[in-house]
Amino acid sequence: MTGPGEDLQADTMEVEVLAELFHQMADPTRLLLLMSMFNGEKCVCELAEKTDVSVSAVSHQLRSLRTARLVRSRKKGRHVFYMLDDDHVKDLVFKGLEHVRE
Amino acid sequence: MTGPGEDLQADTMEVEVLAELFHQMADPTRLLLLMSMFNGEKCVCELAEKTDVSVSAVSHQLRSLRTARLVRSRKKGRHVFYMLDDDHVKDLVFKGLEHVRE
DNA sequence: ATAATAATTGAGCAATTGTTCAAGTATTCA
DNA sequence: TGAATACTTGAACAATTGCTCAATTATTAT
Repeated sequence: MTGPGEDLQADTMEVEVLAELFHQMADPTRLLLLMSMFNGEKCVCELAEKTDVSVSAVSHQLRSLRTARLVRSRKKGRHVFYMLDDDHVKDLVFKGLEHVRE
Repeated sequence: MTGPGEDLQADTMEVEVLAELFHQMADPTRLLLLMSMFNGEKCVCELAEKTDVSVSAVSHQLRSLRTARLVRSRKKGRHVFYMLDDDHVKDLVFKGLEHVRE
């Protein structure tokens, strides 16, 4: 029996999807990219500067994040702006920081 | 400026520690191991049965989880019982499931 | 002591990862 | 039009991952 208020009947499929979500947040570069979008959309060159990673590498990681539906993008002129797809990711990062900071 | 109630001044070091936390939860086997401990400690053979992975593989993963301080272990006779080190991990999994379930 | 059970450990291996590099597309500016 | 800027893409590469297998330790039972 699971405790009260706990809905934990996750099947194999769901565990795999959940693992994939955490996987996206499990790399320092991707995590920093996500955190950089906390106060609004950022273009690729801004993100590359913030993370101190090449534009190409950032683009590859953003693609991964977008495929996993953690971020969305919007094109404006020659810039592409990336933003969080929803606020769940933000919540997860804050919960994670709580744990890390003890 | 970060929004109200948001304490996000994470340095490089902290981001790496946080990424490592998510990394531990980013594998289906390890995630299932953690979830299997939600209602109390389990011995290695029980965990191996639940995850349908060899005892050896489970032991390797538990070592990884223990090193990262997500779980603790206790020896009783020839059995070794593993349990969550604290409830933050549980919170993170539930928050993650919220996101996955939309 | 011997055998059986529970778990750990290290080597080895295929699969996956995150990066760089070079070439490409798309948009703006002169 | 041609050059410059912003970004994407695919190949290639070293590094890491999660597993299996065989050997080992530790505890209990006969």
